[in-house]
Amino acid sequence: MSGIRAQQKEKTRRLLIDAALNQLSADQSFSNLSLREVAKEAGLAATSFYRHFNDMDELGLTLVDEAGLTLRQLMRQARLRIEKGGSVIQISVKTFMEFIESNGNEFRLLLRERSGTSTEFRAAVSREIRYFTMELCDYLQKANKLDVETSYLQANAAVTIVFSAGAEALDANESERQELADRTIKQLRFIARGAMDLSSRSK
Amino acid sequence: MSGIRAQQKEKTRRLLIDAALNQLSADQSFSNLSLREVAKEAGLAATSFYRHFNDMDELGLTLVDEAGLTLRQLMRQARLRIEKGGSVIQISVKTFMEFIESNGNEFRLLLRERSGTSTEFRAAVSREIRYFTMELCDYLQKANKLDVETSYLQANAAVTIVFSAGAEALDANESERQELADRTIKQLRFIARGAMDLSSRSK
DNA sequence: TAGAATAGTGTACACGTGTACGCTGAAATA
DNA sequence: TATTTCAGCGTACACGTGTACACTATTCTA
Repeated sequence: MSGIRAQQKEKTRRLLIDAALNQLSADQSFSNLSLREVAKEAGLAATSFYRHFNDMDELGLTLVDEAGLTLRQLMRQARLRIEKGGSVIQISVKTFMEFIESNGNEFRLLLRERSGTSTEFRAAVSREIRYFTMELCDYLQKANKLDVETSYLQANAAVTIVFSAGAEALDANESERQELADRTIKQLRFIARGAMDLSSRSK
Repeated sequence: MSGIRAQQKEKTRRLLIDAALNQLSADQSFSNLSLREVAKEAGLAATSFYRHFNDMDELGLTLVDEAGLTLRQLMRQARLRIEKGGSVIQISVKTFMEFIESNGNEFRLLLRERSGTSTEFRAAVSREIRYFTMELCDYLQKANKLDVETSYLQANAAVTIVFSAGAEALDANESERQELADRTIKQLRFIARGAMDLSSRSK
């Protein structure tokens, strides 16, 4: 039951997904993409699009899912690097910045649709960010032996800071990015220190 | 030289600006607005739009400027409240949340265009945020006697956290907003504490 | 092997868009 | 007062959009 047909279908589905991803850029957001253009870039007739997605939104939500997945895989990578020794914060920020550099369009998608026009998109993005935050929260809880609330607050703040830095990085050149990374690292240290202090204080 | 004509022109210009602002919502971003619809809402023929703006972008940039202005006026208000006594952080967050509640559409505009499709818009928004950050930076520097770098890092991080909380507040109900405000206050305390600590440490 | 299912095609349509153009009436100017 | 200026109007156009529909060719199924 391999299914020559199903196989081919999956293949052109990917073509559509990749076409959409390729058309995203600093100057073009997902909502500006037209079904026709995406189909064209994928080498399909416009109407063939419907054999794979009900509408552009369905494609878009798929993209959001994939971007979130990429993000989580990335952080697993970062954890591996950390185990080999090195500053947790430094390595995390560096890894994230590398993600921005090589997956700019995926990140742009998350960034834009987070405050976009569709409730469904906003929900999807904030779900992905929540996953991301939760994983960090678990890590902090174990590594620093903090209570749940404090480590959640820290994780949430850290993710916010890092995402914001990522957004700035998109428009920045090499040296600006370096400076940005340094700033971000310091700010994450503020948060970590504050969390430690104010948590032990409440005991 | 009052100019009946100039006066009338200014009046319908305002009509256009307000019409655009009114059409912004959770479901409609500025880039989705059409010149025709805005003119219609203002009670004008579509082509009359051009008597006031060269294109929709020009109107949009005007809106961004006004939103930034509102934001800064807001913080002056907050400072007055603070002088009457009370926690700096608490009052600032509360004031900001009130802004979100009564100027949701202006805030949405800033939020969306910050990562939007137009370089000019992105620049305009980040300029407004920079002003906002700088004012906070000055304040922190004087109030806490910190060095420039540390107070800038703190201001920058604080603004990021508060904006992010504001974005979440847009989709939240009353009780969620309260919880959100509490979280934000704690996170700002983390940052403040961390900044104090790590600044004195380096002396 | 005959018939059903279906991925992909091309045509056609109604719709909303920005904007060029010429016109009108009232305000400004000389 | 005679002339110029100009905010606002309506028409008209070309363009890109989503998608309904009928058709073809190939794979799947019984």
